Amino acid sequence: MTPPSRHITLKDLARELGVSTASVSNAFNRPDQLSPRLRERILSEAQRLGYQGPDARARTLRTGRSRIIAVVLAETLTYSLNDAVSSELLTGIAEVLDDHGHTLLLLSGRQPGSRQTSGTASMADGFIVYGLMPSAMLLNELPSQRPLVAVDFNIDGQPMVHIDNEPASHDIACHALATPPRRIGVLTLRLTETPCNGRVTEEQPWLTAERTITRARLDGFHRAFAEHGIDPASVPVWNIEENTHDVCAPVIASILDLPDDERPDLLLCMSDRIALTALTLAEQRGLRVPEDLRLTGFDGIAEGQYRAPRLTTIRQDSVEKGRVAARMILGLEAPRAQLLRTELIVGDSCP
Amino acid sequence: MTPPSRHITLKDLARELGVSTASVSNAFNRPDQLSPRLRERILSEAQRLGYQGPDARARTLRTGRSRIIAVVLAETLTYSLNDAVSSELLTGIAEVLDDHGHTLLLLSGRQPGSRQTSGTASMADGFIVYGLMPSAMLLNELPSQRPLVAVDFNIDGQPMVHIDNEPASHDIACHALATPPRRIGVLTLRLTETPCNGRVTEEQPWLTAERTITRARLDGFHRAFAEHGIDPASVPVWNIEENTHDVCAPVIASILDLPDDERPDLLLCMSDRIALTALTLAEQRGLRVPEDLRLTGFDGIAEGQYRAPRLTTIRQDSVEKGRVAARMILGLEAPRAQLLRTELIVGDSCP
DNA sequence: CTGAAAGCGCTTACAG
DNA sequence: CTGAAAGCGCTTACAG
Repeated sequence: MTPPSRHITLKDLARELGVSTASVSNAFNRPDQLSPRLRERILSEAQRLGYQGPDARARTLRTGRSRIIAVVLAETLTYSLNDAVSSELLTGIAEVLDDHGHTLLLLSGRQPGSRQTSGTASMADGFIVYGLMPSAMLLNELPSQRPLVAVDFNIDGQPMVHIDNEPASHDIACHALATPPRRIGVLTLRLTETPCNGRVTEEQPWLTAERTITRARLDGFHRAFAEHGIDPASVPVWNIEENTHDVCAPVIASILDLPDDERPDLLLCMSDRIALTALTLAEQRGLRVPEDLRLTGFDGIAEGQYRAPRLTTIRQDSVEKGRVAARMILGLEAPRAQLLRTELIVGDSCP
Repeated sequence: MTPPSRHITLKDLARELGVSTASVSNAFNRPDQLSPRLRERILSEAQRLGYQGPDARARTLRTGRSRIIAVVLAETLTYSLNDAVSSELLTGIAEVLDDHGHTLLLLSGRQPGSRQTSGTASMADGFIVYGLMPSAMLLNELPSQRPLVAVDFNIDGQPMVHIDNEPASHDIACHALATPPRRIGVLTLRLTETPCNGRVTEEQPWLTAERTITRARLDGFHRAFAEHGIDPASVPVWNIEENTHDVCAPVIASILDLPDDERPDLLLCMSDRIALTALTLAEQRGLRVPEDLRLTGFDGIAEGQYRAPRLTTIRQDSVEKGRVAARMILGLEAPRAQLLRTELIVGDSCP
């Protein structure tokens, strides 16, 4: 008869068995440190008494390791969980963590980081930080001693994983320009210092290349324009603040609803989400893709490859990006700046 | 000159300032427990010495609360992060947790739960378990004393959040049957005990209604069939194991490629993902929707409402489901069985 | 192969 | 308002 104590601890179990706490701990953690017979006895008694194994909280304090890796997302969790690209990144991270007995804690850099949340952050053994940080705040609140890997942006001396944004963008722009367009439009993501959904004017200051990958992508487009005798300054740019259908749609509608002689017949989009939204809105307006409007995307998400017309885009392997970041944070790979390759996919939206 | 010690603790800081550790702790946690002046002095010295605040690991052990809630997903993380419905659920959970200073730990029930991962599970203050469990294993390894909420399935005495699957399915089937079809087909998700991608035969044992929501949905269809004078046993059922394009496609292709006089002209699908895949494959084959083939989905995901033809479906509010589960787990709402309402959306795929 | 003991870094009654 | 002290539940040298 065991009195069903509120909560049985390793110490209780040791007392019950008449062995030391060290032996109980070893029975669970280091089988080689005690005789099989004793181990068996401990384990079966544990089961009988409903002891589930050493408490993770105490273990974590004692060993200094929680086996938790935190992913700090620049966007809201809502966005990050629903966006194909960041889902893939998380997938890759989760895969590696899982294989190595670690788990994933999700943090968002968007909430101003109530003390509580950033307090919890210090549970993690390491941090993977993804995307443009709205402020350095949360970053400064992270425990400074623990490993950190940045993904898709740069933190001074820290290791990072990123892709060749400029050359990739140059490639896809060159592909598109091989068939001379009458009028080009560029659709960017988070380019301007202050939020802007719509046409970008000369006066608006831009975010630095350190803070947003958009700059590098735009540079790639501009280099391609110049090589094809097009003045980059002559190509209109529309900016979109969030890579979701609902935010993209009004901006794109405003472009597609321009008079025929002002509407671009080639739209270079900085994400597949933007390009797909353009595709849907074009279809609704009876504009044929690619005959009346050619479209290019970026990312190579599944949704763009499953529907007709298939998107012409740059495929990046976000899952692999996640894997690499996770391996670095676990120390399975040397922490350094690692550049992943991308690939041009020629689909039907811009043959 | 502070010797940049490896790691400064609350105790170090107290010693440095000549105050007790209690005061330092209070300075961070209970401002009302000490004079503003002392608090100011402690906080500024902390900043100067680079003390980031009380260590979450120690705090967690001491207080017994980690401010971490674990979500245990029946599917792989890869699937869960990329599926629209479970992403939405996570979104709702994250929203509430965030608002209350908690963070989200992601666990998958699919990996057989290496001791390590299930050990980490015990860091969490509570558990939200989502979807059909492949085995009771992980569930048994969760700390039995802590709160748990089940979503979309039933664990004996535990609180749960779910939807009215049977009536909702009945509704949409009735809507579809209002226009008499020549031949009906039903596409289920995880219906059979043993994995099956394709036509379900009489002999295959089915999962119980306790374990899969598919049973309740099928019951709703069958009730509608009976009410319309159709023998449920005469309607063929195809099963799909995973709600992804790649797994759906071959099964659906096999249906669409049946001879004209065997191919259903109405497909009742248990998810929008299935219905959308059917839509794409139908288009590729030159089948017109809804003229040649009518389709209904389930879930009401965004992707199905943004493209043409819009999906006829049952909308469930997965975000809200997540919110409710999170509120229950945080004790903001009484833990009980809570049923959320759904809504029939009549789109173009089955007008 | 086994056990006694220290200590991980905090928080919280409690006494002053 | 402040401080001395106990203890959360473990793991890990270390001695036997």
